[in-house]
Amino acid sequence: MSYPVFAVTVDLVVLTVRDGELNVLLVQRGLEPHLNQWALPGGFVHADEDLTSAARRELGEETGLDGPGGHLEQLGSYGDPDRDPRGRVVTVAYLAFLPDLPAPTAGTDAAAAAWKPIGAHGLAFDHDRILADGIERARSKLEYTPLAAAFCPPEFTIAALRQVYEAVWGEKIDPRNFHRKATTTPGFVESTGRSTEGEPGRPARLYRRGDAALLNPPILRRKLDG
Amino acid sequence: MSYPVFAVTVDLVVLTVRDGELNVLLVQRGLEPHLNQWALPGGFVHADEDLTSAARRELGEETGLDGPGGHLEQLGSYGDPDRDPRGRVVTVAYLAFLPDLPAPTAGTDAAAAAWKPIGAHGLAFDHDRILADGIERARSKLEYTPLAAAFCPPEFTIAALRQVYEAVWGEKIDPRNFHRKATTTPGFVESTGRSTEGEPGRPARLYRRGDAALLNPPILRRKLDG
DNA sequence: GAAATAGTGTCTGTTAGACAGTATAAC
DNA sequence: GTTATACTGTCTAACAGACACTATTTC
Repeated sequence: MSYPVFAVTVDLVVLTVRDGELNVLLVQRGLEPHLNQWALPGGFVHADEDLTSAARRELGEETGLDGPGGHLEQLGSYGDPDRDPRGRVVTVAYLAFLPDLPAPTAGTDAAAAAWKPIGAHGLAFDHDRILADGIERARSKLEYTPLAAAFCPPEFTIAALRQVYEAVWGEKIDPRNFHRKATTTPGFVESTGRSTEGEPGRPARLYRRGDAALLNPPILRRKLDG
Repeated sequence: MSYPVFAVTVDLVVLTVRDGELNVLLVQRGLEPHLNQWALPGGFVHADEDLTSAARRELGEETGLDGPGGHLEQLGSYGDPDRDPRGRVVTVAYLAFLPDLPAPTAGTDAAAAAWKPIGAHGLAFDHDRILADGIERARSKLEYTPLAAAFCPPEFTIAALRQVYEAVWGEKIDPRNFHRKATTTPGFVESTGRSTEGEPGRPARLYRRGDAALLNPPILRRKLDG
């Protein structure tokens, strides 16, 4: 049997919330093609490696952090014949949500790594499109899953959770109604009993992520007729 | 630069509704490995072919039908190192919804092709898992998109649309409430002005698919706490 | 005390689900 | 007429969104 030969890469759309704004992890390429251009972090899948393992390995290499509190899922695959000048390369894109902790460290084949606000970047390859798909997926995931907590540290306030929604959706949410929804939707958050200290205003109770896989009822964005 | 070499295939989860039941298109393999075992239709991506084009080509080869009225989207990629005994093969799975029209025709490398009710099959490779993922995706897509109409012929009754939901979700739906929801949700269906004839009961108006990309409000399944 | 943020209560309009009742066909 | 299916109206409980109000801290 004969069939065409491909290379397979994983690329990562790593999102976090910094200063109330949605940020994406980008690297400046240290190799051809697209030398010095910004791109999504990623790399080739190794010979004996699962796709998800490859994504997790790249995430660890780029962020130095693989611990709990985050989230990693497959986003989709991109395989236009001319998407990579080196030849036939199919990339499997993954989407990650991380709390705003680590300052990124440049990997071996990257000149630099940095958090950048989402927006128009002229990224290498077809990474602009992959990034756009990842952001749209993230916006929709926040409606139906408790994954907003993956953007937060292990213990967080309801206000911090609300700020995740505001950053990802780009819209303001009423803090009082959101508080009621978050605390009454089963499995969304669990109280830890502890509270914040030393900050202005009434102390806020600290929560951890609940065990629900899906939010019921969901937290819906304002209508945008399709 | 050196990197591992892969083969890339597309596999199809083609769903339709027959006699009120959700069915999937399966082929009996005519080649090793897994000779004579049932599997999802699919094949290798050609050297100069886009992934979506490959999926559409395979769909045409297997069903003889590529026309309008259906739906095709990427489901996800599967690349465990040992999922194919021939070597390192990554498959990009696609999900298709088709109206119940064509009797399938066996392709060149399949001994047979048939519609089978979903359920426990011992499919070749990791196709049981891909099929399960596709069915779950289909169930959830029906909530938030007007894609149930992709299972129907170009003109259909509200009752036919409801039967799609009942088959895919495996639950009964109140016909009167469904009728109101389907006809008042903007962009879900458009009236054609025509009606059915010659069937018992009051004639039903015929509709075609609306132009909405997302249903707002969505048609939600009964709660299944996550 | 003032200022700031957390959290609760209450009202109103909309929607989902239950289901009575009416409409129009085949037989 | 009976039977079958399509479609409409109405009631109720739950929910979203608006927003007044209370609670608890820092300064």
